[in-house]
Amino acid sequence: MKTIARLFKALSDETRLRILSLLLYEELCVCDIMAVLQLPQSTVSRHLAYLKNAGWLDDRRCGVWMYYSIVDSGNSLQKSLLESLRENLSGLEMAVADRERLCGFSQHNRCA
Amino acid sequence: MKTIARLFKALSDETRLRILSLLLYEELCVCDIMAVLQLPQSTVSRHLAYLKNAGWLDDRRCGVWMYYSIVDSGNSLQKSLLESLRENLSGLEMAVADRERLCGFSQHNRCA
DNA sequence: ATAATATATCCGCATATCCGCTTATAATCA
DNA sequence: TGATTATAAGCGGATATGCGGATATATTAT
Repeated sequence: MKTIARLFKALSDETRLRILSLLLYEELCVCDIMAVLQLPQSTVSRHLAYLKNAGWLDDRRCGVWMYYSIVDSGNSLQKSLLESLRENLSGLEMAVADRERLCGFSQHNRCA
Repeated sequence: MKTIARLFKALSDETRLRILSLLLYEELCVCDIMAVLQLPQSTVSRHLAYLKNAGWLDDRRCGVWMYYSIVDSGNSLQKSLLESLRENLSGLEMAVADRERLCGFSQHNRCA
């Protein structure tokens, strides 16, 4: 029960929901997320660490860049919740705005 | 986004998950929940209020008794999450133990 | 009205959580 | 090696959250 509560706790913050909402579609690095969300590096980094420690994200380093993605190997509750998030977050105003901002960046100056 | 975070926050506590797990099956009153979870009245009452304020529960008074149940009229995320909880909580050791304790009470001394 | 029962709310306490700035660490290049 | 870039982690501050005991409120019976 406590581990389930922990999974939900990771989702109970707006910034973290925004991050997860972006990562539903593709792997991203910290600087992309920073740019899109327009948040300080330390804030983004802390939230990414929280999501990773809670079991939602994997990370990999590529040179100076750290890429984060949603775990492949989640349990059935996680899979179920991700499906719920996909269906319910994608239409939200803020999520749409974030994704549009990401598209803008992908055409111009992304880190990789 | 904030309201979604709030829905998840309501689920990010073990006691509240246990309460919700019981209410997945039937409406219960505060004293039933207290007895099953073996928690003080103020603790149970506070958590029920939190779940209600977050949009997960309805309440109705019947004499001195307050009955709580899961909302019928939740949004699609809520419906989706409840489905996930149904599938994933019911087999958990603690949830099973709680339900068994509830069955024991239902055959002997329940408030109603 | 008083007493009893059920429950909501208050209270103080301890801990957790979020924030952004600062510092430490990792990787790369000259 | 030192400098630069990217990112993790530390720090202090403000706020939120969980706890259980005490008190307030609601309902019912006498």
